[in-house]
Amino acid sequence: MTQRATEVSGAGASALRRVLPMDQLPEATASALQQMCRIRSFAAGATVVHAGEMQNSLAFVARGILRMQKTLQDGRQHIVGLLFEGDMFGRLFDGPPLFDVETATHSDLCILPRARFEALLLESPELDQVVMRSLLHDLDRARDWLLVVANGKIAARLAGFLVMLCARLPSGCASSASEAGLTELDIPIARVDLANLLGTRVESISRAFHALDAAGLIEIHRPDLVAVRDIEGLHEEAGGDLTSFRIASGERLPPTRTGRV
Amino acid sequence: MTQRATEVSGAGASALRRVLPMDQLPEATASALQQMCRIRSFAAGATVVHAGEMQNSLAFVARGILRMQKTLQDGRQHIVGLLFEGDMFGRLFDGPPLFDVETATHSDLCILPRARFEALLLESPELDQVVMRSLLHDLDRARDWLLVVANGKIAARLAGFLVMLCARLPSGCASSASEAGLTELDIPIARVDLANLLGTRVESISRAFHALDAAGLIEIHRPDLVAVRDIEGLHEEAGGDLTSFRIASGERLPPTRTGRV
DNA sequence: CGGCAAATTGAAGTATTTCAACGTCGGTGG
DNA sequence: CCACCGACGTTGAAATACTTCAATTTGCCG
Repeated sequence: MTQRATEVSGAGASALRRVLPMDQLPEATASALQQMCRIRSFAAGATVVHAGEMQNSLAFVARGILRMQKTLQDGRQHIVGLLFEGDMFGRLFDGPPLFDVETATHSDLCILPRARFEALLLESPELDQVVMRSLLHDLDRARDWLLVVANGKIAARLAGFLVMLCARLPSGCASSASEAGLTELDIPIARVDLANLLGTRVESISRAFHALDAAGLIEIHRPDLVAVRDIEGLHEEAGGDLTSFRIASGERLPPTRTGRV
Repeated sequence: MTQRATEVSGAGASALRRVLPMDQLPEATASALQQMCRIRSFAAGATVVHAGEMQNSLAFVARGILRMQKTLQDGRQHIVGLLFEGDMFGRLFDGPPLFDVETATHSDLCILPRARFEALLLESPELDQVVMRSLLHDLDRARDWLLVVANGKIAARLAGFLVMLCARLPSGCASSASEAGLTELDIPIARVDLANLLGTRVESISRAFHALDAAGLIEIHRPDLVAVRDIEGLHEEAGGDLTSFRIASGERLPPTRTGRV
């Protein structure tokens, strides 16, 4: 199940462009990136990174969805986050990774040699800034997850997950749902993974899905395909203060007044 | 309850040194930081930052413990993390903050004007690197929190909290506990806050404390002062794979073999 | 068509929430 | 000095939600 990857020839440039704002980078940086970038394609269920195993590379997700997960002492696995198109992973400036990374779907990754990327970071303030913003954004999302996962009731956690999924998916269901009223949403991971992600069991996940359906918030078409009937309702169910949601629904957070520290 | 702060004269340099590895920075950067740094002291329970209110400053915690929290629609509050000595907060390169920051204990903060700090980041790659490492570290800790909070049983979450508290406290209880067997641990926040942090209620927190006591893992001396009897046991109870713990207990994560991506 | 994995459903057991009451501590004011 | 009060923590008991185990259904693939 490990390292089953296909090397893809060429096409590194276009993949990189989907992943990084290449137009914000100077020519030299962009071409250096393209030269060091290597694309690899992984089947669903492949282990891309083993926790504790030193990596010489960093990677960007060009396509697909991956799981970051920790295996606990008792064998239970817990997912600490999902990686979507455009996300970076691998440990910058640091030791071995702290969790496994596995593909949830068929995925293409831009692989970059760590040392060369780090060197390029020092040379190119623009790239450095892009990476730093990405880190800040990751932190925000991790904190959103905290809100979602800390929810007492499972249905609320699931609602939060669905909202964040809407917010991140290329299709961007948030906007269309508010007007049209029905957006289809692919659930990219199986119930087991969802259970690991939300800190519960498959059975509870199943019941939560059907509870949200009964509440009229979603419609279950297939186990892995639901339609969102009421994204606002889902957001409320989830506690109602997810940053990702506000960003996804195009809200411009207006500075109310100038605060002091 | 807001903005009740005392301006402290002088002493910015020594406070900064507790917060940043000043010796790793070039002279020019260090002195620029010292010049733009302003120390302010806050009483416990003060609101330092309001969510959504644009800030012109960033801050480092020089002393004390602060809460980052979101207020949900239904009025419930949820704590998304604690800030300890050395932590940075405030939104770099970005809009208004996404959560409130309140002092849990009497706290001293190093306040830095955001624009000048960001400018300095561009000039000083060393400072940039320090900040980036700090962000990476924050991300790791946020993911640790995810593991802790996603735990099904409350006692396990509390155990995780205590382990992470040990790992972060200046006293560093982890090492002494393993040999001596009894380290006192100040609980820096009230039960209500602990409940908000762990996504549960005060009553459950209380019962969880006494359950851990009954299990012989801790001793409750006062509501806000416990002794850790068995830090390893706590770590196991929490699921047993907290990065913070491994770092705190001085474990050097050895690269097993060189992995490929 | 059978076999397998994933998802669902049911029912009993366990943990947490909720509501209510009580205890402790520290401060206030008579 | 002491009674009172409020904030905080603890405890108990009933209601609720989740977990666990077992059984069944569904969909997919050989």
